[in-house]
Amino acid sequence: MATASTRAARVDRRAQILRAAKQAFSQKGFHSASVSDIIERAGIARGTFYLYFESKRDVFDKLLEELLAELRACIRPIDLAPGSPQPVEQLKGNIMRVQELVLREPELFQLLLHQARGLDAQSAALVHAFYQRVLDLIERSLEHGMRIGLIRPCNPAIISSCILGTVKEVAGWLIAQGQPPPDREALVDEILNFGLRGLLAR
Amino acid sequence: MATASTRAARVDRRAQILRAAKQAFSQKGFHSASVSDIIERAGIARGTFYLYFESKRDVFDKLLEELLAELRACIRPIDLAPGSPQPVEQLKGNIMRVQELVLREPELFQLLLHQARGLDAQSAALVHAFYQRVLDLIERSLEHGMRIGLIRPCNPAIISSCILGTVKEVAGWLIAQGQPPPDREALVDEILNFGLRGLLAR
Amino acid sequence: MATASTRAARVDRRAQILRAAKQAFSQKGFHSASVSDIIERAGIARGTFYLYFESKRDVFDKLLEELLAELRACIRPIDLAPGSPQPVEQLKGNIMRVQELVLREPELFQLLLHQARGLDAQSAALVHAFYQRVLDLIERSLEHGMRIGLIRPCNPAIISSCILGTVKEVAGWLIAQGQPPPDREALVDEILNFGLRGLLAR
Amino acid sequence: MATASTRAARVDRRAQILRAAKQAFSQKGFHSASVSDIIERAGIARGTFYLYFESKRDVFDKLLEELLAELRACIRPIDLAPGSPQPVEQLKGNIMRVQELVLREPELFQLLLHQARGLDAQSAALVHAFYQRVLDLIERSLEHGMRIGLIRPCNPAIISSCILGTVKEVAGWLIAQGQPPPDREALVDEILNFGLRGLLAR
DNA sequence: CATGAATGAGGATTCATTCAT
DNA sequence: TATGAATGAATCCTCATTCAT
Repeated sequence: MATASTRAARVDRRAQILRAAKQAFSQKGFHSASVSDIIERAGIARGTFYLYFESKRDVFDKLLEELLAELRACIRPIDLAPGSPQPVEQLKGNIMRVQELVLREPELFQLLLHQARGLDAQSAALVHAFYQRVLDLIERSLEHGMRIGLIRPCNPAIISSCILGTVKEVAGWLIAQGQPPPDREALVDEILNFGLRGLLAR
Repeated sequence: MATASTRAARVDRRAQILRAAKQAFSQKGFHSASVSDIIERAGIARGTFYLYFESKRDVFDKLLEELLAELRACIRPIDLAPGSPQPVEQLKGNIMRVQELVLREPELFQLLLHQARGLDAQSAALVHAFYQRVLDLIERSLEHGMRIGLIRPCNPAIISSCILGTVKEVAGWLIAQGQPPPDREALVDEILNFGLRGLLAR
Repeated sequence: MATASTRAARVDRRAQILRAAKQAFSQKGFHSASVSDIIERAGIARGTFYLYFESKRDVFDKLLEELLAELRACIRPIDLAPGSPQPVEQLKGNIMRVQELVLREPELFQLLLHQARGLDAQSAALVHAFYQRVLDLIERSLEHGMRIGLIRPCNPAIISSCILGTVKEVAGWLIAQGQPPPDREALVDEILNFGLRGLLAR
Repeated sequence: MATASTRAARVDRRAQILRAAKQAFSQKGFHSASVSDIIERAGIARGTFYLYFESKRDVFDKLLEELLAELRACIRPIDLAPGSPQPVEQLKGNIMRVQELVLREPELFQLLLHQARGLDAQSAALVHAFYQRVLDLIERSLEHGMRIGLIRPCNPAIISSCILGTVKEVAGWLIAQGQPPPDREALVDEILNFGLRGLLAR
């Protein structure tokens, strides 16, 4: 069936271009990476690029949206229904999943952390909206935690910022390391302990 | 004294251009802001710009370096000598000073947080080096704190990342608010409490 | 007969593409109309287009040549042999036939009047040659008319231009109307009267 | 005065570019003439072109508008007030002035006659509006002439088209000659006689 | 010092045409 | 024959930087 194989080929090409663009953007940044950089990496002709994407910006957006979608899938609201895992375990799961994604897609995270906000109003808004959703999620979890006495009284708006900042910075650190940490679980525990127990000795 | 007044004029012009560039860059981003944007804002001729700065990039670097220098001045190592203020007070002082700077120079922080890392290898390195110094400082403080039993045992490399992330994200949040918070001290206490005591209720 | 039906199919395809191109060119102009426009209208694949025509330019030329051929057929030299219709009637016949063609193929005339001359040297030459033939025909008729005393003495080169201009402009006007005139005969009479008797009251 | 000489230089540059564009467009047509063609002819850098015109299209429009403005100035309504020159003389004046312009600016007329209508909706509209104004002027003159018994009864809408077509075609013919006619007055008389008295011998 | 006209390298995008299937 | 994915030359336009005045 010509259609099936053709469709498969189309998907492959697209993926190939996305891969090349991911590399180019994360190495040179959106502006310095030219369409030539992308097509050379992908080994395709100039026109082919525009067969699959509307513009250089379009590829970038697609990469970003792809990552944000995967990120969303990593982050699950804490479920306090009886029979669910311990809240701390669920928290740990969220962070573990995000870090797995970070390690699987370091280039995309590079883009998210260092490029997307600086591009223009549109992508800034896209990213902002995403973080806002995450902040909301954290805030609501904190409020719920406070209500049931699990979390000490605090200002959820500020604290959710602290938590997001922590996760983002550790993500950046992980990428900078260039290699996965020897013990991911210990890493996540360290972060969790920081957030839950703080640093003071008792 | 012709020289003196001339020199003073030179300094003024320079400052005027830096001001204009600060606005232009923070509103449009480094790439979208053109030299035209800057000179129009500054009310000077195109050629004059290049009498004071080598390139568009140069102004950006100068702005960044200026901010980094001011930031450095805000952050003082914890002094545990007898007679010094309480370590927690010194910590608080650091954060307070950083936040004052954030509120005084929101545009520059915008650049630092959202533009500088994405520009190119050079500025990425500059910013990275700065953050690395801050991380080192925190790490050494943590190690010292652990040695004297003030801080519980932890992995200083990871935790310093967490702390830096927290401060950065709250800085971004402050800028996004668009206005200074009603009670800065409470804000800083909230952050400190998060870092020191964590979130769990006892 | 496979060959016959195949040949018939070929002819149909060709005509179908010509039709689509005619629409596309007259709506958007030669340059703005893309091969995509044509094949979409024709409902064929990109490659198929090039099975029937050598290039985008080729279709245009074929359309133009088709029109010029039909136009040529409309214009018949005035026959002064005894037994022929009145010269004025023959003149009228020429103009009537041209106008019928204009009304039948307004799109092609659009191309002839507004596109063909502006394309490049080649089509300019093609069109120029056609008009030159028409001018020659008119000139010879005028000269003959003068010889037999039907036409007053005049400069045939200039007057033939005037006549051609009249016919062209009225053709353009007809197309712009968007609909056939209520009384074609009156229209042609008006033109003929203009050319034969002029505008002055006696 | 720097300003004065600067302004003069600006005007010169602009004129220089307009000249180069006029040549390029009339030789190759709007589409085939590239900005490179224009700047090479003008002996300027690419960027300089865009210092004086917004786009390639912009220069074309400016050329066209310039010509239309000059054309408008050539065409003056017939003034029937007592003491004015004879109507026929005024008519003759109009045609003479138009032809002088044609001979002075053959390239611009080339653009008007063969390029402008085929470019796009915008310039088509510009040109159409101009011709419409001319047609209106002729129509009103005809109606007036009929009222005062100078012109025989006719359909002004059609006849004004005939007249416009005559003038346009003769203009095109003049340009094609490549050189001014030996006796311009005789040429104009020929045209006028055609329009006023027609071709029939008495 | 100041000016701003001129420069030209660089980059994104289009689209007629080809060719393997 | 028919298809449509791939090609890459061609083109317009931007903008950081220079330099003669």
